[in-house]
Amino acid sequence: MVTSLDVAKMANVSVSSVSRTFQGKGYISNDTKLKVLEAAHKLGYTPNLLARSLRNNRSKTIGLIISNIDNTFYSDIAKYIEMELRKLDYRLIVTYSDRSLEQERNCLELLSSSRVDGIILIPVKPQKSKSNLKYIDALIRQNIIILQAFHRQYEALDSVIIDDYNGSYLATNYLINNGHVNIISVQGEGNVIKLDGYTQAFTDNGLQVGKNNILTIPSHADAIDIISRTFVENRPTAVIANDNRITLDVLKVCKSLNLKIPDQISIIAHDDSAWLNQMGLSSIQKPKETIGRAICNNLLNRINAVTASTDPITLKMETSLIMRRSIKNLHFPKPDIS
Amino acid sequence: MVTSLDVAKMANVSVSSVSRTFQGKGYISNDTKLKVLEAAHKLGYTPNLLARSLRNNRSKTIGLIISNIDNTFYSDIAKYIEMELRKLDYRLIVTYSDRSLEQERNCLELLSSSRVDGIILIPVKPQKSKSNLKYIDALIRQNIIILQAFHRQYEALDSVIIDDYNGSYLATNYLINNGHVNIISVQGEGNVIKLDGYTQAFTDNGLQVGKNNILTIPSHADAIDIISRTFVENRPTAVIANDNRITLDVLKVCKSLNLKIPDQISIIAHDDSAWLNQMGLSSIQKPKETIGRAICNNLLNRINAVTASTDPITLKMETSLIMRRSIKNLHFPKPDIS
DNA sequence: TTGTAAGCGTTATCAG
DNA sequence: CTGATAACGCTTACAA
Repeated sequence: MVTSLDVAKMANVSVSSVSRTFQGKGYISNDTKLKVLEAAHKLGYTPNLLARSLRNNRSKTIGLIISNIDNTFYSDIAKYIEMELRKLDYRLIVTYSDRSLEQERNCLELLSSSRVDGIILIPVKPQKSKSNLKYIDALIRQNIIILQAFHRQYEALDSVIIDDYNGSYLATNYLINNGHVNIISVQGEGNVIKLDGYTQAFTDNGLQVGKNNILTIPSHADAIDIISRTFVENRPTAVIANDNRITLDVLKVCKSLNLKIPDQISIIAHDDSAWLNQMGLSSIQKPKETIGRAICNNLLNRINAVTASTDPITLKMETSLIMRRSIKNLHFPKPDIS
Repeated sequence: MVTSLDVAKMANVSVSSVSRTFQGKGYISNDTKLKVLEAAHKLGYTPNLLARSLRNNRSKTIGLIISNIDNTFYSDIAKYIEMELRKLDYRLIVTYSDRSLEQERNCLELLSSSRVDGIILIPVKPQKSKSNLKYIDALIRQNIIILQAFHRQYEALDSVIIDDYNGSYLATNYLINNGHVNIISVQGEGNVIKLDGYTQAFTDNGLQVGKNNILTIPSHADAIDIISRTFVENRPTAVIANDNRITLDVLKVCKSLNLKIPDQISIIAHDDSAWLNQMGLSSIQKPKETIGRAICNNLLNRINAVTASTDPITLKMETSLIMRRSIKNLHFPKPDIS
C-alpha cells in the first residue's frame, strides 16, 4: 500500500504538501505540486478515502435503502442517484430492506456504522403501527441526514415525493373526458393520495364515483381473484392500475376474462416502462432523472448546511400522462386507433 | 460522536475491553462484557467502521460495477448480491458504467480509493480493441480482488458466467422438436456463445441453419428495420430473441407485421421477467439468487484466501427453459394451447 | 510557501 | 483476563 509518506519521500517534500496537492486546498507552489504529482503517478498512489474520512469526520458516502426491488422504478432511480452523486464526488452504498421493517432497521444500522453522511430512505410501510422511528431519531442525533423518498412516513424528514394526486387526477380526468364514468381504481394498501386525485376528478366533473369502484388490494390477498370478481360485477369501461404489480394483475384478469383493450376496457397504468410502451399501454410517467437529481441535491444541501430551513422540506415531483392506444373514446363509436 | 473511549470510561474499563466485546475476539470475562454492553447501549455507541477499516486494512466493502441498467436482470442480481453480502457482514458500493469504458474506469478509480476489498465487475464490451486492462492490473497489484460477471473480458480474473451455450441449445432444440426449421436467432454484437448453442442444435438434429437466419444487430443500428426486413424476406416460423431489448424489438416487429404469436410465429426470449410471464412468452431463465450467491462466495473465498487455486476460476451457471404459450407445435395442426 | 506533529477511532501487541 | 500504547493514512493548526 503506497501512502502519502511514500510519495512525499520520493518527491522530497513533506506529507502536508502531498495532502495539499491532492485536495487543492491551502497554499502550494506549482513547482512542488508538479513534483508530487509526478511521484504519485510513478508510485500509483491514490489517497486513502478511509483515512481521509476518519480524519475529516466526513465519509463522502451516501446510503440508499430500497424497499422493493420488484418495482423497476426504484432500480432506475438508484442509477440516476449514483451517477449524480459521483459527479459530486460522493459514493453510494446500496441496501435492500425488501419490504421488511426489520431488514430496514438492519440497513439503517449498517449505514450508521459505515458513517455515511446521509441516507436516502425509501421507507417500508409500517406494519401494525410499528415503525423505525426510534432508530431514525437515533441516526439524526448521530448527525446523519436522512431524506425519505416516495413515501412520507416520518414527519421530521425532508421528503421528495411524486405528485400522485395530480397524476391520478390527470388520468381520471382524461378518462372522463373520453366518456368513461364507470372507472375502477385498483391500488395496494395505503395509497390514499392517488385515490384523492381520482375522487376529485369525479367531483370536478360533477360525477359520482361508482359504487365499489375503489378497489384496494390487501397485502397478501389474491389480487387476481378480487379484480376478476369486481370486473364481472361492475363491468367497468376503464381501469386505473396504481402500481406496477397491479398493472400485471389487471392485464392477467383482462386476458382471462377475454376483455379486449381498448375495445372492451381502457387502461391507464402508473409507472411507465419499456414493456408498457411495447404493449401500447397509456401511463402516468415520472421524470426519473429529475427525481434522482432532486433527491441528491436536497440531501447534499442539508449535509453541507446550505439549506437554511430548519423545518422539513417536501419536494413534490410532477408526473405526466403518456397516451398510447389503451384508451377508447366512448364519444365516438370507433376509437381513432385500433 | 460517541467513541469506544466514552464507553470505556462509563463502564470503568479500558478501550481494549470495549474493542474486545464488540468483535468477539480475545479473552474477555462475561462480567466486563456485560458492563461494556450496557454502557454502549446507554450511549448509543456503534463501532466506527471507518476507523476499524483503516486499522485492519480491510474495509469489508465490495464494489459492484453495473454496465447496463436497462437490463433489469442486473438490478435483480444486485439485490441478491447485496443481501448475501450483508449476511456475511460486508457492505456494497454500487456504481454504473453505463456501457462506457471511460465511465467504467471512473468507477474502478472510485472503488479503488474507497479501498474496497473486492470488485464485482460486469464488464463493458471493449470498443475498438480498447479496454481497461491496465487499470484492472493496477487494482490487482493494489491487492483488490476482482471478479467479472456475465462476460469474460479479462483473462486473469475469476468469472461467473451464464451457460448461454446450453440455454440457446435447449431453446433451439425445443423449437426443432416442435417441427421448426426456419428459426431466426437475433442478438446484439459479440454473442458468439449463444450462437454456438443455436448452431450446434441444428447439426445435432442433422439440419442446416437457414441462410441469413443469424441476425446480429450492430450497436447503433435500427434494430426494428433490420428485423422487419429479415422477417419479410425469410418468413421464419420461430425466433430466439437473445436479450431483453431485442425481445422488445422483436415484439414490436411482430405487431407491426401483424404476425400472431404463436400462430404465425413462435418466440423464445432470453431473461425471464414478470412481463414475459404476463405476455405468455416462453423464455430461458437464469437462477438469479444462485448466481448472486455464487458471485459473493467466490469473491469472498478469494479475499479470505480460502481459494487455493492461483489460476483464474470460471463458474458456469445453468439456465432452464420456461415453457409458456408462445410456441406452436408444427407437428400438430392445432397448437394445444392456442 | 513549507514542514512538524497532534489527532481522527480503532485494533494488536505486549506487559501485567 | 485486562490495560497501556503504538500504529493505520490522512488533514490541519501552528511554527518556521
